[in-house]
Amino acid sequence: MNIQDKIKSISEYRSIDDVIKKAKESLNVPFKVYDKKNRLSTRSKGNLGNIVEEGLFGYPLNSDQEPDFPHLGLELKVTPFKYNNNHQVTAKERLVLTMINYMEDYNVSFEDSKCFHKINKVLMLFYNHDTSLPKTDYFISKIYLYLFDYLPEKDKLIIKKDYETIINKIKSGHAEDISEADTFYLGACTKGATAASSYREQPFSDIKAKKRAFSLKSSYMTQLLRSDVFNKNAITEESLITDLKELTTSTIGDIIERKLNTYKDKTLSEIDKSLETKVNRSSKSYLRTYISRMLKSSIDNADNLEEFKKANIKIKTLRINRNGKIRESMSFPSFKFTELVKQDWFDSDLRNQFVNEKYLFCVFEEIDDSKHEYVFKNAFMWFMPENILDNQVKDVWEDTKKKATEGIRLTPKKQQSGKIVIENNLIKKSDNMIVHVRPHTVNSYHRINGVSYGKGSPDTDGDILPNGDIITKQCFWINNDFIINIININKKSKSIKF
DNA sequence: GCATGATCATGC
DNA sequence: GCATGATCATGC
Repeated sequence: MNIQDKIKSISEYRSIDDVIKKAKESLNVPFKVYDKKNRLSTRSKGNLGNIVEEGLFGYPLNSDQEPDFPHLGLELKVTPFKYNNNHQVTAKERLVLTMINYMEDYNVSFEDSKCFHKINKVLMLFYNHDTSLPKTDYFISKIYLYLFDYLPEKDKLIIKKDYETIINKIKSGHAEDISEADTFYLGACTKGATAASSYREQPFSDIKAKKRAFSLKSSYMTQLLRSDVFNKNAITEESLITDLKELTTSTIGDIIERKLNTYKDKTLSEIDKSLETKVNRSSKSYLRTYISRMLKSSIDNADNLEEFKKANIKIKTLRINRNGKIRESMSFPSFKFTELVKQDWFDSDLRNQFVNEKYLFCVFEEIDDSKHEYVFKNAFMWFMPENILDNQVKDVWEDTKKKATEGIRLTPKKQQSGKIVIENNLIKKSDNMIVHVRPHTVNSYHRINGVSYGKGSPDTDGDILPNGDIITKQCFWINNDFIINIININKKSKSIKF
């Protein structure tokens, strides 16, 4: 099809309604019906979108930075959702908008940018990525017209600010430091992650920067799905930011840090007093409750705040001992070895977790741990830098995968008390590799060569290994001495600033 | 009922 | 005093 034919085929659609009408024909129809060029037999990504463009709408593939229907200013996106373990609808991935052109984009305002033209009006066609079905039987089940003009004012400001954060990195000659987790709703995701060739030049530095694209984060898409697309019981979440003026000059992160740091150097008891509450400190999550109330006095769990969900911000509380060290390393959700061994690093759950999540580190210093009395020192946003992620963290992950595949050594050891603990040969904190692997359950449970150990249960506490043994569920931990470094570096950079 | 953030207890 | 395996308390 030549360009004239393309214009002809697209201009058949005279209005956005025409496009929606056509899109509705695809509801519940398996993709194989539209797969005219047999693309589903290949493994290339994104081909479901291509199939719909060709087979339903009748126009050829393109990777233009123009919207798919230029005369309507309308972009078409075919994108998957899934159901998580709690049976909640969840975006399977970020929504990629368009490539970042480091050499040109830096002097274009958000409103005039390629990015804006792609995000302004988007017809989103959602399909369920249901792994129990063959890909050819997937089908569109939701159609949603995303209009930037009609977004909540706050979301528009946050997205615009995110765009500026990314552009400012280019302007300052540090496009190589752009990270997806640096921004909140609009991200700069990598494209062609594995290839060393996927680097591009930038205007104000000789250092090559990774090829990246503007995208709506998967956490943002998840909230969009839950509150707007499925709209089952229009979730009304509490939100943190009410003063929109702040967002023209500050990021969400700035605002959160500022709010919390008004409590700098206050003891927990003093914070109780100034908030006119009394947090129950016997719970293991009492510091998190403090942070939640410091952010918004009416809430106990800031995880549920709208902005935290959309931006995938995770609160991490840190207690510093009197000797200046952190008592504990930092845990993450447990993983399944049978899943891990099937994955490749670049598509692994662990890598995705660190690329997609950002952390609000909240630092408390001990006064008297026996009374759970601490001083709040500061709070700051942190994310795992991609160069550490793809080197040191990757190494631990690869080691874990290798051992799981070849067989993890599990050794029962009888302690003096008579209790039996099971030693393993996974990466330990003492291996000094930034992260390590350790149990994460309610109780321990092992089954080695058919013999059971521990008071837990195989189903809830155990995780089956490729060789049939069962190990107590494990997770990746960030070493506490790596974290104390981050805290100290943050302290220094802040003190230089002032 | 279980996942998760967080912390405990033992032995070296 | 710390590393490691084990475990607690909460909320969905």
